[in-house]
Amino acid sequence: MNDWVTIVILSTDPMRYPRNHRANTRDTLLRESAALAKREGFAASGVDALARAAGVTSGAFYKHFGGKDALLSAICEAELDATRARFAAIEPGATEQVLRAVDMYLSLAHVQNPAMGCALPALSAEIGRAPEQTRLAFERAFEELIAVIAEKVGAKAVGSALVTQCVGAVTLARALATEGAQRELLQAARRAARAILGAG
Amino acid sequence: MNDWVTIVILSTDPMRYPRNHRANTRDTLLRESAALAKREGFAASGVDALARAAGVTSGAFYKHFGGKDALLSAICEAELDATRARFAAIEPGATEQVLRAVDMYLSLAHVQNPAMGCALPALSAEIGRAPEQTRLAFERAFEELIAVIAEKVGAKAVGSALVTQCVGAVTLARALATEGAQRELLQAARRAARAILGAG
DNA sequence: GTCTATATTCAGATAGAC
DNA sequence: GTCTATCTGAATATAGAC
Repeated sequence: MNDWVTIVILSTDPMRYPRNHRANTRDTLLRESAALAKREGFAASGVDALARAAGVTSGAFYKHFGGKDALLSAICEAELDATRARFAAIEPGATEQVLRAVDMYLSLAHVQNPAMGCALPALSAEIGRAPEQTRLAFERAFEELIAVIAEKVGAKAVGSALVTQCVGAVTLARALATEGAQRELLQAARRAARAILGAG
Repeated sequence: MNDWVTIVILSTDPMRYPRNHRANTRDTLLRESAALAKREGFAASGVDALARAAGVTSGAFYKHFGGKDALLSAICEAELDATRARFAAIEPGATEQVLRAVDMYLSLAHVQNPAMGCALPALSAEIGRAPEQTRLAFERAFEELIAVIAEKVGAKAVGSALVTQCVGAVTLARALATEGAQRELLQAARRAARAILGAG
């Protein structure tokens, strides 16, 4: 029995799962574990729970990711790519379109639905404590996001400041207990976003 | 044996620890567990580790706090009171003093030393997932902090926006891998802080 | 007032059946 | 490719000695 025979046996093994099953499972795992991590926290979510959110077990999880750290790196890339895609359609210099996107970001709906929201307010603090490899993956994806936003607002520093303002406001609003206090904080952030754009 | 007798026995029991030992232990527990939580994350820090940071065991910890949740509430109040105290000395309307404080906050030193830094970038995301009682404690202390800052900058909305900008910038800078990217983000936030103050 | 020891649950990760 | 079962260590919390 040599390697060639082994390869033939593997490639002629009856297909027990549909084509692309592996890729689909990985995508679902990425999407659903990200949603759970954003809602409950990444450290607070066990591998069993992250896998079950995608309808599989931890045994399957470890066939797709090396471990929790590797998952967090993958989540960084996938989530920030998704956030970036939302800004990609805006025309450069279209300030009102940028402000509409900012107002959506700084909404009570976003504050109250972390699972469907941006990864930055939900996961940045944990990413700051993650291994360097994860932070490198984050930095790459973050810089791409900032580059796209910079195109729209004209300057990288303005794009960065807009993002830090938005992320800080959503993060702090979620820590507040009452809707009234949340609304007030978001309102102040919306005004600040306009000041930042105006000073660009 | 009645209650009165019990009270006498307790109050005449030989003192095995110095006066104020209990209060001192509680203060140390609060201070050192907060530092550990800011550095490693609150959820990621076990009760044993939080207690050991203060030089005691988890057995002693539970004589001072009902549990982890109660500790987080206490940390919110103590830490935000400390942050508030740093702004209390600034004179109302002294914009340069405010900007000096903001520049310290938005420094690489602060980004690289979470244990000695502000609790907001380190713990807000986890507070957002904590029980309502903890978020109520947070909201009370946060509103007091904003009130003091509002005095200095003239308007509550300006104070709020300044805080969200600073917290977002430090949180995101910590998630970045390289010092260069961190410096650039902080620099953009410093400029934005001036725009926010100018627009007040 | 604090410690040691422990009960119980749950974490991340792996082996082998199918 | 996924599941079941399991190993090992660590989590929160409590009981009782001193």
